[in-house]
Amino acid sequence: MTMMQRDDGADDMPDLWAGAVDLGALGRSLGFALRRAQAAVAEDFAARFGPEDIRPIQFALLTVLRHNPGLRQTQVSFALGVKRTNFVPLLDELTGRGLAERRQVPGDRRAAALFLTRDGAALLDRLEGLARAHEARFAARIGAADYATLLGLLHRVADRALDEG
Amino acid sequence: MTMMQRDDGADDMPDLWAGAVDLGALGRSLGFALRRAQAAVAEDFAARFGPEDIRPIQFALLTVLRHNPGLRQTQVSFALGVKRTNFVPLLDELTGRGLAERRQVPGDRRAAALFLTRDGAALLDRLEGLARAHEARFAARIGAADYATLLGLLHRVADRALDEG
DNA sequence: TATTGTTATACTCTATAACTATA
DNA sequence: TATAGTTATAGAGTATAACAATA
Repeated sequence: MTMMQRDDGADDMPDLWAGAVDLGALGRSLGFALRRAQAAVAEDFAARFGPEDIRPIQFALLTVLRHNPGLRQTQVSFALGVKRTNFVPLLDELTGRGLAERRQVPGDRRAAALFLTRDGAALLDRLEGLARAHEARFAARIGAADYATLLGLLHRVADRALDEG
Repeated sequence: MTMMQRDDGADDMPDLWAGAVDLGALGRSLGFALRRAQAAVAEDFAARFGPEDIRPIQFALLTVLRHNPGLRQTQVSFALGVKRTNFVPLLDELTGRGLAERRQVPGDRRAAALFLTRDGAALLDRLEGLARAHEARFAARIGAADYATLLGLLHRVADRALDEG
C-alpha cells in the first residue's frame, strides 16, 4: 500500500497518489487521459514482451509484414506512423536479428520489398499468444463491450475528417 | 489529397495510406489505437500551444500548480506520472522562464514547495482558452457524448484494480 | 537509516536536412 | 526533376545509479 520509493535509484510512478492531488482541467483532458492509459498499457506490454526483447513498434512491424509480405519500406513505415527516416534503424535491428529481410524489387532498383524470415514468422507465432493475453487483460479490466467501444472511439479520434483543418 | 512527401526533408505520416495496408491484429490492439489517437491529439496540441512554447507536460504541470499550490516536488511529479529525477529539468525550465517557483518549506529544509508565479498564472489563463478549444475539437470530431465516454474508459484502463498483478 | 532533491548518463522516439542511386 | 532509401544530427521522453543535505 505504501507508495514509497524502493531505497535507491528505482522510482516508481504511483498513479495512486494522483488521487490526492486535484488535477483540475486535466481530469477532462483527452491528452492526459491518453497518457495515463498509454503508461498502463505500455507497462503490461513491457512485462510480457520484454523477455523476448520486443518493443511495441517492433511487434507492430512484424505483424504488418506477416499480413502484407512484399510491401515497400515507405509503405510499411507510413502504415505504422513512423517516418521513413526513423524506420531505417528500426528495420535494421530486426534484419540484424534475422527476423525480417529486404528483397530487391524487380521493376525498381531503388526500392526494397520487406518480408518476414522463417525465424521472424516463428517468433511472431509466439508473440501473438502474448499479444492476445495482453489485450485480454484490458478487456477484462473494463469489460469486453467497453473494450470494443474504446477501440472504436480511439480510431475515430485518429481518423480525422477530411474537411477538418 | 496527394500523400506525397514535400520535396525534401519534411516527411509526413499519412494515416490515410494505412488504409491500403492490412494491419492484421493491430486493428484490435489497444496500444496501437492509443498510439494513433495520441499522435492526432499531440499534433493538434502542438499547433495550438506551439506559439506559446508550451508542451503538454508543461501545461499539465502549470495546471496542477494552480489547483494545488504548495505541493512538494515529489508529489507533483508523481501526480503527473513523471519520475522525480526527470521532473527536475522540467521544473527548472518553467522556473527559468519565471512561470513557477520553488519555496522553502518551514518544517523540512530538504523539501521544496511549488507555486505558480504571477506570470505563470497569467500565462495559464491564456492557455486554458487554448485547451478548451483543443478539447472541443475532439469532442466535435466524435461527438460530445462519445468524448465523455472515451475519457471515462481511458481512466478506467489506467486505474488498475488493486487485486490485479 | 530513510527521504528530498539533484546530477550524470543512456536509450528510445521523434524531427529536419541533406545525401545516393535510381527513375 | 522526383522518388526510395539512407545518413547525420538534435531534441524530447524515460530509465537507472549514485550523491549531498536533511530528517
